[in-house]
Amino acid sequence: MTATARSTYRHGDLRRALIDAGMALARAGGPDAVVLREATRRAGVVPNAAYRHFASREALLQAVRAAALSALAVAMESELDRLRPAAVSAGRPGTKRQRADLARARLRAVGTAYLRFAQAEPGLFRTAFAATDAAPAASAPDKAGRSGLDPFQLLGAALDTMVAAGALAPARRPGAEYLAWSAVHGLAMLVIDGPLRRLTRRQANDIGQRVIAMVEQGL
Amino acid sequence: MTATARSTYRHGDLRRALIDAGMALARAGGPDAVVLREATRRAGVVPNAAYRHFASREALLQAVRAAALSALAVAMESELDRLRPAAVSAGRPGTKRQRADLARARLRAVGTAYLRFAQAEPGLFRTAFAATDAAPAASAPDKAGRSGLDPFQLLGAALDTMVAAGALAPARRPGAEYLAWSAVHGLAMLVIDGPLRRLTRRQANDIGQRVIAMVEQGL
DNA sequence: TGTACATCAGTGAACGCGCGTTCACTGATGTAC
DNA sequence: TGTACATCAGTGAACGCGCGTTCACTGATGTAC
Repeated sequence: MTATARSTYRHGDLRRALIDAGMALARAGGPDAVVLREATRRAGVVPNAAYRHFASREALLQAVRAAALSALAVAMESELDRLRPAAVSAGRPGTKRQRADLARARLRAVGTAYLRFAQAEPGLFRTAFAATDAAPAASAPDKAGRSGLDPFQLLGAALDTMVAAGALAPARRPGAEYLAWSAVHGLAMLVIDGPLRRLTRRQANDIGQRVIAMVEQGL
Repeated sequence: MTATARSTYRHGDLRRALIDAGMALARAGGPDAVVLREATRRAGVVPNAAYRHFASREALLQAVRAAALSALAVAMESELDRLRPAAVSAGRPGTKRQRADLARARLRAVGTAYLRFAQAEPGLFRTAFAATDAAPAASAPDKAGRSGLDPFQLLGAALDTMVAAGALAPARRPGAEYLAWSAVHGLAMLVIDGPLRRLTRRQANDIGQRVIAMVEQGL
């Protein structure tokens, strides 16, 4: 919702509009840019109207964070979907080798989507993973993508598939998401804020693939 | 410098006092907590006095960031120093195998110190690696430890030692710091802000060692 | 189908806050003679 | 060694800003009769 004049007295879906405005702010400037007054301004509403829908600025920020995580989950799912056709054309069950290769490809797709999202939407990425005073809030549908899984769960599912396909020893499975996530998350941070900021998209992709290879190798 | 009354009209070393106050603020609350007015308050000085030493709040923050990086470098050097006695008692030049093991131990020490610092001083850690609008500023002595190397250079030196000791193929050396740094930096982030926040120090150490092992394995 | 009324989403005005920064100043220090 | 003076570190007062949040309100909507 932009600040174009409303025709009705009631807004319609102010909660949604505030989250959308918050997303736009986060996209442009990260979590600190999610300012309650500016969000209401963009929704074409008086500042305190936000309090009908959020208890505080912090509550709005949490909702925006969840939306950012959900956007990341959707990006991962899209990358995974690009694998489907190849899997289908390879024949239904596939050989053991084919299944293992596909499982590995799924893990790479998750990592690649994560890195691409961080680089394409650094503001949303930083918002999604900003330090929070709020409770951990476990898993919730508003963080998830179309599949109902949030980013962390999508990674876990990819690792489970690898175990099922014999591409990862079951003994190595526990905690493996933390190893994989660490590597990819760290690179994302270095690329968007850190010493790797000046890399071109191509260079960042190359090193991203190397990090993912390291994870596959070292897991 | 605390807010205890000065005896002299001149402060003595206000620049230093402001950086120290800024470090205390960063330690407690990360980069956003480095507030110019509060730093001057703690230095026992009127707010605008800061402008004799820093062009702006941003300039103060940069100085604090450099000090935080320097503290990290010192922590790494201390961890490396703990390796020296073992190296010496093993005999001067050592066998090829011994040198390779020591080189690997140096890399682990760098990673371990990094993770420990992040967990012990999350505010300083977040300040050291916060997004900055300022120029990259390459390398500068105020980011460095006793050895004159900053954290990134210490990591590079450890990797160089591994190559020299035959513990890392020269072909794998270029860009290796980014792979190693990514993994460890990502875990640090997950542990201080992210989903691994609730881990005990022991659990975090364990997973830290697994990440470091993954790096050694996958490099 | 028509009317009275309760609900509650959004209004309007205001608050106190702490921030970064600018201005013209004062007075301790150290140097030139 | 003694004095005049330039320097410049810190003072005092003030500014405008945008923020989050609270208050008492108004008026559109949808429901009960």
